[in-house]
Formats: sequence, structure tokens, C-alpha cells
Amino acid sequence: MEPSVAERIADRIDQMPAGERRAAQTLIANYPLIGLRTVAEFAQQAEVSSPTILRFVARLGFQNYPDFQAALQAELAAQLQSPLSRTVMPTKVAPAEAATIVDSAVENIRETFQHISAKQFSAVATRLSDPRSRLYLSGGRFSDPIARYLAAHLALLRPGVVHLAGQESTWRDKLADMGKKDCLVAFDIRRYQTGLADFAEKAARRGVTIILFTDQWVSPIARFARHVISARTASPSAWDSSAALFVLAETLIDAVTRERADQGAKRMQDIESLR
Amino acid sequence: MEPSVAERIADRIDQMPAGERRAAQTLIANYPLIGLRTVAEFAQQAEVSSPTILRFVARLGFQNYPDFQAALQAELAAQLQSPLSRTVMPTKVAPAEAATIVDSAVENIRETFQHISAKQFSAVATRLSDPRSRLYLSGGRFSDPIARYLAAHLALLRPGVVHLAGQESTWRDKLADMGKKDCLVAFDIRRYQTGLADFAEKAARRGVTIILFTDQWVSPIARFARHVISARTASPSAWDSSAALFVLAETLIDAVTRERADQGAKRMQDIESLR
DNA sequence: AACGATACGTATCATTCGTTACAAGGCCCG
DNA sequence: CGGGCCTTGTAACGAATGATACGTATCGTT
Repeated sequence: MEPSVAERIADRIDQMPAGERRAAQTLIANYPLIGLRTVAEFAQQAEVSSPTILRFVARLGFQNYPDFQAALQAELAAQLQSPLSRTVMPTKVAPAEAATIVDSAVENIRETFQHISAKQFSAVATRLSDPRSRLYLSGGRFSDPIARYLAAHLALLRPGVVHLAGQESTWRDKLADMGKKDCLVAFDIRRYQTGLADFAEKAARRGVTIILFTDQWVSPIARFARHVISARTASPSAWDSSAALFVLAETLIDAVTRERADQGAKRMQDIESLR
Repeated sequence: MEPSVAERIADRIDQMPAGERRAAQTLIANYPLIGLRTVAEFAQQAEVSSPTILRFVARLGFQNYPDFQAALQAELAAQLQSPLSRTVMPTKVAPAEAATIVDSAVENIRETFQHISAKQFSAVATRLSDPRSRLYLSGGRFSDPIARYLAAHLALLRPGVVHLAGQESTWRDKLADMGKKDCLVAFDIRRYQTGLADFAEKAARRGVTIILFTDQWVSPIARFARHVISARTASPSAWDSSAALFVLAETLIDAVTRERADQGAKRMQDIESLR
């Protein structure tokens, strides 16, 4: 494990000359943001010259200033993603490994929904509720089950819900039916499947509105998508976690249920009576 | 009070052209750190050109890119000073209803894993890891996607994984292949489907080991099952939530991955090389 | 189907940034 | 009191960044 910038400073601040120590102290006082600004600004804040800042950074063991900034950014990213995470679960039962999986899943879910704006969410929900456009749902190897889950619910709430199953080659037949008013809902997380992206591109060419659910690295399908919602998938496991995507699907199911409260209820009664 | 960058985006994202919208979406997905990097890096991440990033920033109301970065830095500074409010996107996030759905999902997950004993969990994991027995997975209308999700992962880790898809009538053909050493993994939550229970009973008669994942009211299949794990499904929505079941599947995937660390790794390499 | 407007990317420019060489200043030791 | 080392700032260089002009492609409109 690389030592953090703060640790490096603590180790060497005693051997630093006066000017560099002032740099170190101002960095600690405004940690870490002042280090993300330019050398000149950092220097001015510390009331030293630019070269002193660079010598200070070099003494910490960094090759150059951009390397130093990259280290700070990485720390910040890690900090922004999981400060209070490990305290959520009282974890006394199931195996320790399972507990950490659960923790990260919960944290992913929380993080994901903090990044989704109300506007974005309701725009997607409205689109999914519009019965005038057909909905085509599909996903990659591991995300397709979530597409199925969403499709199974939406199909009860509205007409025109089609899940694109099986081989990608067979989807192309459906392309002919897809038009400007229609909507392709794609789930795509790493590793992104080229077949899915190809299909999305062809659909986009036909004017189909594309809604993409993906991970934080964002599938290439985003290029063609009208709406993109990204979920966190980080996990201590060998596999990424799709739990956040799953909960996202459930919240959308709820939203569509509310939007179509009247028509949807009648429709569901009809379906029930047909059993 | 100046509007935050996130608010500015939410206000204008609908009027943005496609390229700038992609910039907005990638910024939201990696908020706010990607905005602190250079224009070129931001552009590459969003798969647009540098000028598009600058136009995007201009549309948000900033005079130039450094101004935009300064705004992000200021928000970040304010946030870092009050660690209690670690809301990354300070805006009104997803609608209140969505928030309660998320909360209840998280609560379900927590509760579920508090009621699963380590012994029970590892017994199931070991059973799923045993390559000598074939695994047949299936589920009900809404839970079948979770069975698929589990099957998709297990199929990469071990041989003999079969997902029973489609019509229940076609499953009966598989019954002939199922023997004492084999294993049926059933997902069944309200409203329990009689066809699935019938099939489970027939399989049990043939000596098949049955592992049941169900809700807190416990499916009738439990009568024939060797292992039963129940998850919480309570939700403020019109639908039950399967999020806890989903996370349970993911923890089992992780456990099986660990148990089959050596053979599983080789197998996955083989599969990869066949692509 | 042709037009017009809008949006996007390529290429280029000017600026700013990080970097480095060098000289001035201060401090300790002889 | 003077010499050598360490430290620091000034100044200049080269690289990389942000900004812009322009041509092309795309979309919607008539």
C-alpha cells in the first residue's frame, strides 16, 4: 500500500527546511484542496515561491507536480466514496466475507441514489410510463436478468413491453418494428458487450429513444442514449455488484406504478381475471 | 446563494444537445472529481471533443474553465469542512418516494442477513460449489430473473449449471435427468406459483436436494427443501422488494467463487480463451 | 427533396503552467 | 572574520493547457 500524502508529510516534516515546512503546513491546513490548485496559487498561499513548492513535492517522493496531484485526487476519490460505510452493518451473523459484500452493496445503493437527480429520475419514469411507445428491454450477460425483472413488472403495468432475449442476432428482426416513438432500455455494465452496443447504435439510427442503465464507468452506449443513469458496482468480491442497479429498477417500477395508478390498476385487474 | 454546479446541470440538461449532455452525464457519474481534471481528460472520459466540454461549461454559466473548476473546488471545500453532511450532490436527489423505497430495501437487506446463520449460509455455499452434482435453477414470475442472475455466474464457476426457463411444462423433460446427487435451487416468493411447487415435489420424490430461497412468509416448497433461506421483502411500494434476495445471490456467488478459487479460476480462463 | 440552422470535431493560436538553471542571501563552522 | 554549504527566489525555457476559428455533418423544417 502506498503511503498517503499526509503520512509522507508527517514522516519528513522534521527534516524539512523552513520554506518547505511552510508549504507542508499550509497543505495540511487546507488539506487537500490547495494541493489541487496550481503551483503558483499554492506558493502564494504558503507565501513561498513556486520552486519551493516543487522541491517540497519532490521531497515527498513524487516525480513531478502532476503525480502529486494525482495522488491527492485518488485519496479524495476514495474518501468521497466510503467514509461511514464500514459502520453500517452490525455484522454478527453470516460469514465475515458475506458481511463485507453486504456492506458494499448497501453503500453502493446509497451512493447511487445520491447521484441521481429528481429531474433525471422522473424523466426516465415518465418515459417508461408512456403507453404510446413500445418498450424494448435488453441487457448484457449479467445485467440481462435485471432487464427481465424490470420487464416482468412493466408488462403488467402497460402494453408494448418486449424483452429482447437470447441471441443478439435474433434482435435484428425486431429492428424493423422499432421507430421514432419507441424506446430501447439497455442495461450494460462491464465488460460491455459489443453486440449490445452495435444493436443500440442501429436502433439509434432509426430514431429510437435509448435509455441506458450502466455502471460508474459508463457504457459506450451512452454515446447514443437520451437518458443515462449510472449505478455504483464496486465490490470486494471478484465480481462487480449489480445490487444498486436492481434497486434502481425497483424504484422505477414503483414510479411507473404511481404514474399509471389509474390505468395500471384496471389493467392489472384485467390480467388477474384472465387467469 | 449561487446555484451549485449540480443544480445548474439539472436545470439545463434537458435543453442541451447530445454531446454536451454526455458531458453532463459523465460529470454526474463521477461527481465532481472529473471536473477537476483537464479539459482533455474530461473530454476523453465523456468521449466528446474538448470544445464540447468548453461549450458545456459555458452553458452552465461559467466564463471559462478555471472558473468552473473553482466552483467545484469551493463546493468540495465546503463539503469537506462539514463531514457530517457528506451528501455529494447537495441538490434535491430523487423523489421522496424513491428515497423511501431505497431505505426499505437497505433495511430489508440488513434484516435479512441478521437472520441468516453462518452455518446455514456456508452449508448452502458448499452445496452450490460441489461440481459433482448438477444444479437446476428456477424461479417464479418475478424471482426467476434472480435465478438467472445466479445461474449466469455459477455457470462460469462450475459445470452442470442448468437454468430452467420458460414454460413449466417443459421442465418435466429434465426431470428424467435429475437424480439423487443433483440439486434444485428454487426462488419462490409471494404469490407462490403452484406449478413451481408441483415441480419441486416431483423432484424431491426423485431424491433431488432442494435449496429454497423465499420470503419471510416461506413458500410451501419449504416442505420438501433441504435448505431454506428466507429474505425480507417488505416495501412501501405496491410490489414486494426482492433486493435482499438479490444481494443474497451475490454473497453466494462470492462464497462459491472463494470455495472454488483454484478450479474456478482455471475454468474461467478456459472459458475466456474460447471467445 | 432542398434548404437552413444547429451542433460537433479538427486544426491552430495564445496563454498559462510546470520546470529548470542560476545567482543572491543566510547560517554554521573553522 | 571569512569560506563553504544549504536554502531560497528570480528569470527564462519548453510543454501542455484552454480557447477559438472554421469546415463538415446532422437534424428538423418548409
